Amino acid sequence: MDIFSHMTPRLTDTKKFYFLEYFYILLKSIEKFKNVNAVFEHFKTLKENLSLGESRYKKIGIAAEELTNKQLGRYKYTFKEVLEECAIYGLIESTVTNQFTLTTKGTKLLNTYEVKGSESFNEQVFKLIESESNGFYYFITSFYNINPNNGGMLIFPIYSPLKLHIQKNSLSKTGDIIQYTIKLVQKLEHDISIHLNIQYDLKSANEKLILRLRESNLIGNSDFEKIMMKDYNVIIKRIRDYWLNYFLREIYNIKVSLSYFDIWVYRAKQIGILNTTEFYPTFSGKIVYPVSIIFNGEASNDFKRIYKYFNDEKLYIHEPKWSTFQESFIQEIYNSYFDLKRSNRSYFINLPDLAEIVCYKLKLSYRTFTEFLGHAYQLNLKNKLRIKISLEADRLPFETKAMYLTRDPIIIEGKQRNIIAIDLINNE
DNA sequence: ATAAATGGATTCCCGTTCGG
DNA sequence: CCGAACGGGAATCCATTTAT
Repeated sequence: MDIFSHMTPRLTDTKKFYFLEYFYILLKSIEKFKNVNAVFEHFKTLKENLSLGESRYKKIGIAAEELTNKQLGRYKYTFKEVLEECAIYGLIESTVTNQFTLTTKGTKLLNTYEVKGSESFNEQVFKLIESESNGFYYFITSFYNINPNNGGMLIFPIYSPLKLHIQKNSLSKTGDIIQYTIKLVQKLEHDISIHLNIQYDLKSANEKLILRLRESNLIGNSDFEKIMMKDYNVIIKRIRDYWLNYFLREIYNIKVSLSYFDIWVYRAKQIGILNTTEFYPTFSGKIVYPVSIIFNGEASNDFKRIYKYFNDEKLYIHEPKWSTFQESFIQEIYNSYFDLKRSNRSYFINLPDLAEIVCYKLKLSYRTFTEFLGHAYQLNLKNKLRIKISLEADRLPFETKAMYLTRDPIIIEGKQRNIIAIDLINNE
C-alpha cells in the first residue's frame, strides 16, 4: 500500500540550497551568537571555510577575497533559506525579533555532527526532512516504478551543439537552430529507446519548443531570419532546460520542478540514498538511480535500515559488509576494468570512470566504493588477491590537468588516485 | 484584495575548453 | 600559449498561482 493514498508528498518544503552542511553551519553560528547579523557573519565565515555552494568547481588553495555586494546578497539569500528550513524542523526558535536560539532538538543535531561526524549528521537531517515531507519516499518509489527493469535509473540526456559537432558560428539563422533541435531530438529518442526501452516520438514536443522560442522572439518565423548572437546562450540554455523538464515532467511524470528535483537528488546523494552523476562513461547528460530500497519486510544483511514509515514500509540503504561482499566487488572491478580498457587501449584507465560503472552495477554509494577499493588495495599489497591492482595519481596522457577538479577525488591510503590498472596474477 | 508561495526564466559567475 | 566562447550550478528575478 502506497503511503500517498493517505497523503501527498511535500516536495517544496525544502528550501533552495543543496548542501546539508548548511544546516550544520547555521546551527553552529546560532550556538555562538544570537543576533541575526552576528549569526550571518559567522555563517559566512563557515560557508567559506567549508567551500559550500557558489560553484561546483572547488577552489584549490586560494585565499578568500572581499565579497562584492552582489555576492553578499547571494549569501544572505542562502542564509535566509537555511534559517527558514531550520525553523520548519524546529531546530531553532526566535522569541525576540532578530534573535535566535537553538532548541533542544537543534542542540542535539549540532552535537551529532561534532561527536559522530557528518555521516550520522546527514542521516539525522534525512529523518527530519522525511518526517516532514515523505519526499525521499516519493522519489525512490517513483524511480522504481518508472524504470523497473533497469533498477530505477532515470536518464537526463544533454547534448550541446558542440557535442553534436555543430559550430557556434554555423548557428546564425533560425533554420540552423531548428536543424539543431531536430538532430538533438534524434539523439534523445535514441537514448530513450536504449535506456528506457520505449519508442518515443518527440516531434510534436519539439514543435512546441520552437513555438516558444518564436514567441520569445529568440528565433524568427522564417528559416532565413538571423538570430541575435547575444541571444545565443539563452537559446541553447532554453533548449537544454526544455528537454530536462520534458524528461522530468512528461516522460517520468514527476510532480516537481527541475530546480526542486535537483535539490532533492543532490541531498539524497549526500545521504547515500541514491547516486547521481554527470560523468557516466558512454552517456552524455545526467543519470540518477537509487542505491536503496523501500519495502515492507526485512532486508538481507547487505542493507542498512534507516527509516520506518507509518504503514510499516522501511527504507534500506544498500551498504554491504566487506567480509561478505568482497568476492562480488573484486569480480566487478575486474570486469569493468576490462570493459573500459577495450575502448581505451591504454593499460591505465580513469579511476572515477571505473567507479561510475562499478557503483552503478553493484548499486554502491561512491563512499562505499572508495572504502572497498581501499580494502582490496590492502589485500593486494599483501599478495592476498587473485588480481594485481595498481593505483596512481598520474593522469592519462590525453587528459588535461583540470579534468579532475570537477569530479570528487578518490582517496585511497591517504592519496588521491586518478588512474587504475588491473592484472591477472598468472602464477596460480 | 493582498500576501505568500511557486517554479520557470534569467542572471551571475567562474573554471573549462576551443581555436588560432 | 592566449583570449574568447562555452557550460552548468547556484542565486536571483519575476509572473503566475495559491492561500489568507
